[in-house]
Amino acid sequence: MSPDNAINERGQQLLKVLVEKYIRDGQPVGSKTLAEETVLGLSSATIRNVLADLEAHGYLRSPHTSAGRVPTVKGYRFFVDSLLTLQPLDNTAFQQFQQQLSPDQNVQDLVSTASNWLSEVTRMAGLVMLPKREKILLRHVEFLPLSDNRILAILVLNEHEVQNRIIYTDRVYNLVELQQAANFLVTTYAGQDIQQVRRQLAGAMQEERTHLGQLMQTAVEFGSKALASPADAAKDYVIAGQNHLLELAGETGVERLRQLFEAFTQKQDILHLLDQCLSAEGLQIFIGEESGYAALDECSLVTAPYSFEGKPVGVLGVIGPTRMSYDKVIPVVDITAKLLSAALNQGYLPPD
Amino acid sequence: MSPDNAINERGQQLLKVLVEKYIRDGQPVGSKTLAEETVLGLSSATIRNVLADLEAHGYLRSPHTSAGRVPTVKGYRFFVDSLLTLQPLDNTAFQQFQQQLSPDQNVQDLVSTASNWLSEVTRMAGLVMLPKREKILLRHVEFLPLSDNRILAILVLNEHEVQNRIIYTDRVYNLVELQQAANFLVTTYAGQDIQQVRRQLAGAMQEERTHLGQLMQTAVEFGSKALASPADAAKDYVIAGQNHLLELAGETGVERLRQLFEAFTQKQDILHLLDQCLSAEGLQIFIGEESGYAALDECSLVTAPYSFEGKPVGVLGVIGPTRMSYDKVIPVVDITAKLLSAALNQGYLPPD
DNA sequence: TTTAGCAATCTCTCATCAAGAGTGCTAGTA
DNA sequence: TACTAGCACTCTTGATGAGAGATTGCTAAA
Repeated sequence: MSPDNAINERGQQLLKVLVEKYIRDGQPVGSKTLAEETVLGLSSATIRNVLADLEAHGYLRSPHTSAGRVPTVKGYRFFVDSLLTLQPLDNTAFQQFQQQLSPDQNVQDLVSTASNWLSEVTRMAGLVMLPKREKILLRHVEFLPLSDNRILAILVLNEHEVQNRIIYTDRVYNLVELQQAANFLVTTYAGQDIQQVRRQLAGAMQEERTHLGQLMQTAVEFGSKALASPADAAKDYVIAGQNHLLELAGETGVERLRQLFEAFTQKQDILHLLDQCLSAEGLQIFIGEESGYAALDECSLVTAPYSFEGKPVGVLGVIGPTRMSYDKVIPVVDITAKLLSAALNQGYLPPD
Repeated sequence: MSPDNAINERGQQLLKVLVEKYIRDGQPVGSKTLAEETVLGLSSATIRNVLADLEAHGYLRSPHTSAGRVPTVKGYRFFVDSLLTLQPLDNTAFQQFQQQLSPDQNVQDLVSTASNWLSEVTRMAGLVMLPKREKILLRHVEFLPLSDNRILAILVLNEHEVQNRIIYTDRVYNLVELQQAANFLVTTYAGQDIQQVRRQLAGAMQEERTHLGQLMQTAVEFGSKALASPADAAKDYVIAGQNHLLELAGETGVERLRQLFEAFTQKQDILHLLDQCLSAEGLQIFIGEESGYAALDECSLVTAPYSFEGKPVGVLGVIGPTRMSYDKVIPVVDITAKLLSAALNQGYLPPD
């Protein structure tokens, strides 16, 4: 009826209606229903022929002889790529979200706000990768003495990210010494990328052991300890609304769900997947097995990268059943990525 | 056979064996099985009589006529209170945990380490309340200028908890002004409880608006803003290992599980419950409906308070099916609370 | 007080059956 | 040639019932 892999106009229309209906109801769709609901005015018999064709081409499958048809991954894929009509999203709802995203929040808070928002709006699980910026600028350093040769190092990075860690020293230092050391570090290195700073400090450690004064030596030593592999490229993500996925349990079985939740706590597979989305530009969708991870076999993942200073630094998205409302989810993910980017860049995006 | 609510020695023994077996297998236990497994050398008929008695007193119930018996909440309660023989816990396992609990971690990390540990060892969900200390000592203050009348305020509290927030000002201040203000605050208020500091600052705001110099005025204003209801008594908890609860799905139905997970994200009910455990001393157990929250009807909660400087400041525990191995869980919760207390107090506890 | 025995009760599993839904195929029709 | 009507066929679903198995409560005996 049609060349190898192609399906004609009518087939596409029917596929579209079928997938939409299946997404709504979750029940296999038969030719009769389709004949009634579609505008084409075709008889069920004709539709049966078309459906048989679609099945032969791998877009549909029947759970069993008399159960109507269900989209395959290939079917969903074609639907999403070529047939989808996106729903405009609710304006008031996401203005509210925009307000939550104050650029004064630290990155952690921004990320979890976004994650929560995604999960609430889509009623599925939202996840947001922590941004990994190429450059992390050192802004301020502060050392405070603790008990027992321990020092609390406080780093201010980029705009207003605060990190702290404890470093150990060979002897006890007093407040003044520490302040001087910190001052030295700030005046010398503030505004530079911490990778650079690290390298310079390492170099200084070698050279100036003999050359220079006590002060600089201490400063260099502490600085190097304080910056020793801090969580600059925090490879992690935040997930919200796993609850919603429990509704999957009915359709797909509890065991699969456990595997999925397991994957969430293991994190690595998911992270790997998100990483891929970072390099690929724009919104991306993994349907069912397309992801390549068994735990996600029954799920779809809609992702979009968000950016800082024009460069993509992280990925966010939504995980839900394969049978999700792509037409609604896609715009949400898209907008969320844009809003998060905007918040990160301290600016704001006009409502359109 | 026995006075109102009491059950005789033999009844207790049988109840114990029955509950233990039910906890192991999850299947209703019948008189025949009990006759075989018990050492008493009684016939199944005798045991039937005893069981009928226990059922009449409300310790057991039959799911249906021919299904053996299952403990009621009252049965579990009696079992836990009077019949339980605690299992000594694996030494090597928890030494490993002890190592993870470095006193140099900040409170957040300690709490989530503990939560993870609880969930891993018990294979159920672990939860740990964030500590709410009576006194939070101000240790250090630092102000950094940001763009646009905004200032990054960094607070160091207690030993080495670092908090930061952004405050807004009426004009732009330079670095020196800010340093002076911070210095003033540190020298005046460091070491005091932040509640006190707050009060004093509030007082100073009223009085000295006219009296004193620009410096102090700025300092007082900023200090008061920086300390304005920061998350000192962070009413929150950390949960880990919700995965494990998915195994509950089979026995109790997915819908209940959803309610439970919902309760976890709402947090308030759970927090309220944990709060109760804080006032009551020592380890505490809620079995099934005893908690009073519908979402926990099919669960048991084992909690223990942990303390700082001798006073209970938080609660940790484990949530799992009513049918959990109390004999193993209780010691774990108990020890974990002690170890967490020890870590908070910077000391360490000898293995015994 | 304990036990053996027995009828009664209830679940669980399996098989069977009828109803319903949907399909594929064939033969007719525009 | 494209579409449709009709029909036999297949498969699920739900109801029904029979039989096995498990356990109980009761009674009567030890």
